[in-house]
Amino acid sequence: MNELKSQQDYFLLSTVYDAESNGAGIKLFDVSSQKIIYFLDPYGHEPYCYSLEPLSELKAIEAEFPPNTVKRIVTTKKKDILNDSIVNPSQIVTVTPSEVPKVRDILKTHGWETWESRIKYHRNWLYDTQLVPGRKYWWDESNRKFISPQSISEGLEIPTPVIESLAKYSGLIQVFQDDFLQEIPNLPIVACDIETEYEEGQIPQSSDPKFPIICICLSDNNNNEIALVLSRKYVEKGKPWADVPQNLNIESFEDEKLLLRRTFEILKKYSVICSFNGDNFDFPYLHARARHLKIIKSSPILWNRRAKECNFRNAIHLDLYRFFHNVAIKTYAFGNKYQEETLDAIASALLGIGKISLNKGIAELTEWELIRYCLRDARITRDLLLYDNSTPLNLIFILARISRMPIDDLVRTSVSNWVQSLFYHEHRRRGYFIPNQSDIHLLKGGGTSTEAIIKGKKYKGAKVIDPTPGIHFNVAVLDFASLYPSIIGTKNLSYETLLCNHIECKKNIVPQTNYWVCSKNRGIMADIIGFIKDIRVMWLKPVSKENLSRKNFFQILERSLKVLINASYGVLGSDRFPLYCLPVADSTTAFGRDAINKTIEKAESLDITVLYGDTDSVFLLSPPKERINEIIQWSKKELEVGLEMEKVYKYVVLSQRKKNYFGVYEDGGVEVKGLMGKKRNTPPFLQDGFNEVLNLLSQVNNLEEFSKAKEKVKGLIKNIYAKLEKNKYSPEELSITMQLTQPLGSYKVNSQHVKAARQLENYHQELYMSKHNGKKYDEGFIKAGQLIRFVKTKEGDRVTPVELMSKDIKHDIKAYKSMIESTFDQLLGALDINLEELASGQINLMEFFN
DNA sequence: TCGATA
DNA sequence: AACGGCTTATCGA
Repeated sequence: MNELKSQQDYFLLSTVYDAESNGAGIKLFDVSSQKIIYFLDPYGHEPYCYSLEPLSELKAIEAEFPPNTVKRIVTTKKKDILNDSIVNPSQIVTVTPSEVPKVRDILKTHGWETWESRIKYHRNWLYDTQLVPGRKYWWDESNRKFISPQSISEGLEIPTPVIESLAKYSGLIQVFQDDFLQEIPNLPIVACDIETEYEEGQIPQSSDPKFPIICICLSDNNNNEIALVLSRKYVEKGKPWADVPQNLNIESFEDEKLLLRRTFEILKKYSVICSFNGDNFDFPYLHARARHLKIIKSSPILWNRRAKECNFRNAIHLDLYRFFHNVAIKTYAFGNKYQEETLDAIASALLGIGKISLNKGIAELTEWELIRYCLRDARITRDLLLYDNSTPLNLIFILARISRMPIDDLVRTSVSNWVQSLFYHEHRRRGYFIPNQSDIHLLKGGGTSTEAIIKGKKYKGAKVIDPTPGIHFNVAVLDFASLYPSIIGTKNLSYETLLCNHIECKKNIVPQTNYWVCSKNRGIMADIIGFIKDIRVMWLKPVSKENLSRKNFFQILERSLKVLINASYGVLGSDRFPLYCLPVADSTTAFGRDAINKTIEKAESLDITVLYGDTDSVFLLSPPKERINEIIQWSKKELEVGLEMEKVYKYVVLSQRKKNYFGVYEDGGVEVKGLMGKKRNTPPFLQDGFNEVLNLLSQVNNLEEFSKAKEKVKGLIKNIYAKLEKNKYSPEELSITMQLTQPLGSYKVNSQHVKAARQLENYHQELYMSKHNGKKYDEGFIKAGQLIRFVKTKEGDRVTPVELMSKDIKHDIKAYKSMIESTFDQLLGALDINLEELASGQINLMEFFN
């Protein structure tokens, strides 16, 4: 430990399970040397789990533990919030972390449970030391501990009134101030991408690394770029592309071994190594290839085959594929800006630059073409991490701090892990015993108090108000700010407060259910979620708009809290979540339905017409301003949930269907919900037509203008019909896109996209067989998750994949006509364009418009 | 035509 | 590897 100096800045990045020492390994970023220091646990922390059997019983079976397993068994004291009591569990301290599962198994043979035995040791270490990944520390050699010299960075202070009003959350504000309000360090970062030799139909695999690595590109955050290329005599050099970057260094190698060694040498200079799919391909392959070439000793890659992870001893690996694949990140941090999780799709959506598109295989590229292709991948991977003032990198740091997850774990795990970690940490901080999922289930029951509307769901969800169909002018939409998190916070919902064991609490009934909520103790989930919601609304949201000098930091913090808060209810409602308690999820939606119901009543009592509403919103027909304010004030007082005026529509067109409408704002902006023309499976020619019609409608200000617009709309639709009949649309424009959710072989049904997928598979197989002496390609070309694009056609299967369309295959005009009808019927059905005659089949849409 | 399923 | 509610298309009885 003597390498740590006092009064020097270190950032704790990660803790890992150190297999060699069978203990915790710690990765610290040393600011002065700009390197990661790796060392073993300096705290002498001991692994353990708990048992609720009396000490004497456990001592009696001690002989069953193999030698060097259990160090000691001691009685401890913990607060058991589930039963609102104090417990004295026996703490079984083991020699190393890997003994904990063994102890668990031995106790199980006696029918005894264990607690806190499934927490990964390197995370347990963080909860007990209360050290925070992503945070800055100093080393105090005399006490052999990390200390925090100055906790809040300049300009990030929370105003006193905010601190005071958040004091009710059991010390969470103090934790927040101490641990989260600091600079994010500047780190040496490099992105890496590799290309291998390739044969058609064969995917390079780390299990059989038979193809040489022919190019490796590295791009760092200091704008250094290196391309390492294997010279191959049979490959043309080609010509450099037009704008080869000045800073690009190209190194050529005759020998692949030297190329790999040089790569390893470069990688060792960096603290953060990022990749796109590096856990699954680039680094396993690089490592396997090093083994194949017998230079494994120079590889810095630690490959965990079972966990499908690649790590580095003196760096952290961020696989951006895994981060951007995360549903919570995709939806709440990036607002679904990208739809597919490929490097090309994500980079195109966020950076506006995708991969280089190739019209030939990797094997056919000239050396320069190969460099260009590989470099682009490395560069956009780096740029994704640094996108928008390093938003992804900063999100990773802040989320790691809040959820107390090691940075590389955070990137690889889903939001339910993050919330779990956050909750576990808070239990430890407060000295609470962490219950097993079965404890909660046994005490609170698995039954629900409500019945779900949709078959197969566990409990009832949100309320959607039946829309009043038609055109409505001047419509205000009010919505509850963070409805479910607010409810969890203000109604004190938590696994221990629902159905608590106090008789006097049984009167605090959850609306329309048989549940009651504790009024004696604050719930731990209610505290954490309520606190995050409050600090975000009270402080971060306003300050991230006002404070210009610290805007960036505040925005990132605000966004991180948004990710956690928005995902929290969903996680609580999932039976895979270790602290899952069905009554909590059930009560959350029950209070939600109650809130929207009472709001409708209130609005109607003020003579305001409620046109529509969904989960947390109400659409009000031209409400006077002062009445809106009255409703907002009432909600704050009576419901304890913030209600806000979200938007005002110049007009909104509601159909008779729920979740299907479009509205036009004062500035002409259009919002479309649920309508078919917007869905991704709708053929592009219809999407385009749909958008053009919307554009016409967005210019309408009153009823008279509608009739003018209608004429134009008619013309537009007529034109679409004509083009369809005259065969003016390309197969791409006519294509219907659907995802193959299962492997092709496991489909029992023979629906359109399955038929198309089978045709494509057969086509590729035949092509392959003709090139490989009639041998089949066993793995199959069409994989689960792939998007299938097909055209509705007249012959045979009645569908043809876009790729197999040719001049002599005709599209099915009738089928497309009915698609046009249903798409525009949805859009215009609510307008006074009467399409009933169409539905009855008397005339078609084209005749109608004539 | 209707329920089940994606 | 977060929830439930809702709409649409298609299959098979």
